[in-house]
Amino acid sequence: MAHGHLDLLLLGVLRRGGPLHGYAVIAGLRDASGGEFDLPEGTVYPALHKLERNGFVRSDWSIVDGRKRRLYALTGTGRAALAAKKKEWAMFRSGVDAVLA
Amino acid sequence: MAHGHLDLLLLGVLRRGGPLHGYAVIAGLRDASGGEFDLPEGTVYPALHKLERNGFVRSDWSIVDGRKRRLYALTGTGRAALAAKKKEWAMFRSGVDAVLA
DNA sequence: CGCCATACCTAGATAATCTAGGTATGGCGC
DNA sequence: GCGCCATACCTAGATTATCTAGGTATGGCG
Repeated sequence: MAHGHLDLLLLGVLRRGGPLHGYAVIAGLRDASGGEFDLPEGTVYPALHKLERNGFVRSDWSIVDGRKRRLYALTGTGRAALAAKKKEWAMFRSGVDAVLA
Repeated sequence: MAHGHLDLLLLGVLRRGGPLHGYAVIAGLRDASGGEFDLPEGTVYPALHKLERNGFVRSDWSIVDGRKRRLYALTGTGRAALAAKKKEWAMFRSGVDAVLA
C-alpha cells in the first residue's frame, strides 16, 4: 500500500505530530492522508523498529493516560533523512508525472 | 526503483509511443522521466510478460530494421487499466503530499 | 572476422510489505 | 467484580515486486 515509500511516510508523520506511539502513527497517517494510508500494525511496527536501528528515530517507554506506550521521536539524523527522502520523492513524483503526461 | 508503480509506468509509456519493443520501452521510460527511471531488462521483460498474461498489452514479433523485435501495444483492457491506475496514482500522490505538508 | 551494441530471456536472490497470529491492560456495562 | 472490547504492542512466515546475474542470438562496423 505504501509502495516503497513507507519510511518517508513514517518520518513525515513524526515530523508533523511530535513524539507519537505506534497506534498514533497509524491513526495520524490515516487522518493526514485522508484515509489513503491505513496501514496494518504488522507493517508499521517492524518499520519503526528498523528506523530506530538506523538511528532515524528514538523511542522511550512512557505512561500516557495510565497506559504504557512506546513514544517515537525523530532524531537529527532522521530529520536529515526525511529531507533527503522528500527530495527523492519529488523526483520520483515528477518522473511518474512526466511519463504520464 | 519503480516502487510498486512499474505497471503504471509501462502502460503509460506504451500509450505515449505507440507499439514499442522492450528495449524501446526502457529507453522511452528513461527519456520521458528525465533519467529518473532507468530500469534493468530483468525488471522490464518479466513485467511486460505479466501485463500480456493479464491482457493489458498484446505483442507481435516483427522485423524492424532487419532485426527481430517483439512489439508491445496497449489493448483496450490495458487502456482502461491505465486510466484506473492513473487515478490510483493521483490518490497515492496526494496522500503522500498531504502527509508531508 | 571479431567485437560491440542491440535485443531478448529466465532463475534465483533480495527486499518490502502484509497476513495471521500472539500478549497485555484499562475502562465500560452489567 | 467480571467479561469484553478497544487500545497497544509484538513477531514469524508468506507473499509479492523488483533486481542481480547470468544466458543466447544477430546485425553492423572496423
